[in-house]
Amino acid sequence: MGQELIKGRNAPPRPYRVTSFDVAAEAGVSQSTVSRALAGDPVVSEATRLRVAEAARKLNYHIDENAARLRTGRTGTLAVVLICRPGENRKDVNPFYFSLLGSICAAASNRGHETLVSFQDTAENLSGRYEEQRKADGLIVIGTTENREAWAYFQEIAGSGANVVCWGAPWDDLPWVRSDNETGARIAVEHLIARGYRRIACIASETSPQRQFKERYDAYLACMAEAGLEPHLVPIEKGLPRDEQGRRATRALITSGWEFDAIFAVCDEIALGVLEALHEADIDVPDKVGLVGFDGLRAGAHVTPALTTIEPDFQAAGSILVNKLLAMVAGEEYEILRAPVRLLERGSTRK
Amino acid sequence: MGQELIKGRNAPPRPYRVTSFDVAAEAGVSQSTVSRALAGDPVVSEATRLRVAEAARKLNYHIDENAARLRTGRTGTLAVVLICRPGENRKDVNPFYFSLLGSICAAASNRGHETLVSFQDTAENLSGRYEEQRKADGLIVIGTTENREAWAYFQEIAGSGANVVCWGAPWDDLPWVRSDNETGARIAVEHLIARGYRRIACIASETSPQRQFKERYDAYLACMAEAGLEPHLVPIEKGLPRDEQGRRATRALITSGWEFDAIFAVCDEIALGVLEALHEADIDVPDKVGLVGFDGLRAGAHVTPALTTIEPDFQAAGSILVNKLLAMVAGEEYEILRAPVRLLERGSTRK
DNA sequence: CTGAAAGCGCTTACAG
DNA sequence: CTGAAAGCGCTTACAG
Repeated sequence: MGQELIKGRNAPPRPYRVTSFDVAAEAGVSQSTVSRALAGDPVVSEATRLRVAEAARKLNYHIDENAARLRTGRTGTLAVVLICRPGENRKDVNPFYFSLLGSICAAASNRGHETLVSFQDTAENLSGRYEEQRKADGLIVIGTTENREAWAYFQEIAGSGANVVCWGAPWDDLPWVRSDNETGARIAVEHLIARGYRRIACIASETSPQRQFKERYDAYLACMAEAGLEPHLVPIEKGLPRDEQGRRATRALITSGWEFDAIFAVCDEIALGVLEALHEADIDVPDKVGLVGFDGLRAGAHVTPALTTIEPDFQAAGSILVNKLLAMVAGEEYEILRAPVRLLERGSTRK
Repeated sequence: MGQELIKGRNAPPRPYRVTSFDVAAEAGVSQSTVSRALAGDPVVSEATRLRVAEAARKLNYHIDENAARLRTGRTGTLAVVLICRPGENRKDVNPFYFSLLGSICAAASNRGHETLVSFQDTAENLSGRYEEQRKADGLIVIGTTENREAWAYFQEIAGSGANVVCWGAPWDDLPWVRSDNETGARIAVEHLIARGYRRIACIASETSPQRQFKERYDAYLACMAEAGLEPHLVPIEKGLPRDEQGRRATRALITSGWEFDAIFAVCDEIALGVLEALHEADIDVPDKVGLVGFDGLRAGAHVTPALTTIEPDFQAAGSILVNKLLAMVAGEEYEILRAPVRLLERGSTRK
């Protein structure tokens, strides 16, 4: 091979590594030709290209991406940060975000990018200087709205000119993508009305930092008003797990004496708690009370009755986030902000 | 700043970038001192270190990791590949693997490494030459046992000397980590016996490529034999979604006439289908029939009754995978192979 | 169509 | 304790 094992005095000790010089020697061409051939540069003749490819295969040569990236300035990588609740066990992260994460990785892969993933929660592991460190071309931040400290950190990074797109931020001044919450909530409420339910309560929060909760609740209000129905808000208690919020709100609704025959819960994890509380109170679902959630969690498919819900198109959501980010990196416009949603009719509403 | 905007004739056009030379100029020291100071080299005097740190902060300087990695040969990154079923929508990936993925990212982060994640399924996106491309120091492969083509690909990579650790491989010749399936299955069966169940069927597969299914079934057999109870295997049908396998096996068990008062299902997704089929047949759980699953899926917490299951310690599983891989990278031994498990007693077995 | 050479931005052995 | 300089392994403008 064309390289000596002991390099110049300044080389750090390291195992021998096959380089493009070795491939060049093997193929009988120059190192620049190897680089061009493997990059698919059309200026290289077909015969040379084949010879180089064969030599590379034979020597099990693979381009050192660090050298290539140092030279080109491109990384071909997108960073994804999933914001957790402080100290939260990673396995307790809302499965919604795991689904979204999967779609983002897939969409990035479709656009020829890899994904550098990290879970972050508190100051000691907050780290978002991916572009400066040349580890990624841009950053997608997703995760719980509740961790204000983390969001503030990434807001600052976005403010300093980095390419950042987010899902779940408590503020709208970072570039964001979200579910089409208005359409989703309308579909949910109209579905309940179409199935004959009239006394439809909404378990939600007006004050929650979760923008999407507010958007869903507002659409519920509008939809009820249009139908001439009386709305009824059951607020959730702060600082509890979502399913527990659902249980408590349902018990409060029952106790309140407000007569209801349906519940629209602003997310599935709340709805799963609602369902348990309805069981506990021996209230039949869907005959006596109908229930619709939001998020399309897989867990809802296994409860009895299975939860009717509004499912975001995860694949579209991942693509939109990635497309928007790559447009930003390229200095282009990208207008789509909302991921489409659809009704996932299962068993918790009447046929 | 100490660098001209237009570099030599050979520099590719790119936006201006702050380098260690700029910091050096700002701090009034040499570039090598900047490098040493920011790396925390104790040879640098405290006063100099502070001056450099301040200059770096002022210029918003961050080390270009590509250059650093090119020079040192280290990457500080671990690659994680999640193998999916061919063509599978990423959102349908077994949530078990998302939990495991989260724990791996967290464990890697604790050991000072980042995680480069990709989802792979078919030849067109199989890509595991991370070390050769200097993108990662090692590779963790997790995911469905069923995708033989993908596992064969990574087996070859491991065989060629790469640092690879896996969870879920159909073969044992790749370095692996798994749940302590034997202990878990024993705990499950002993729990059923302790609660007074005697006619305990096992929904499993003797021929499945899933090593863990076989291990769990074998422990069930041993445990039943020790208790002097008659074992009964209900095999699952190949090529179906897990919950559907559970439904069908349960119906077959009922039809078979073998009297049973409990079922041990070798994974939670199967168990969720079992529960549905038992409901369908109006068989009361847990009074008439007890049910235990395996995997600790969150979805099992929301069904009625909530599923009693064996939960692997995900955090430990992630740590063991990462520790084993980093030991391998460092050329050291690491003996732990099994992630501990525990009984998660919920509602599908009698008190 | 191909080659010689510069330079990406670091880290570190060497010299002082 | 600090500086000057080499070199990590690529890509690409330039020259032929």
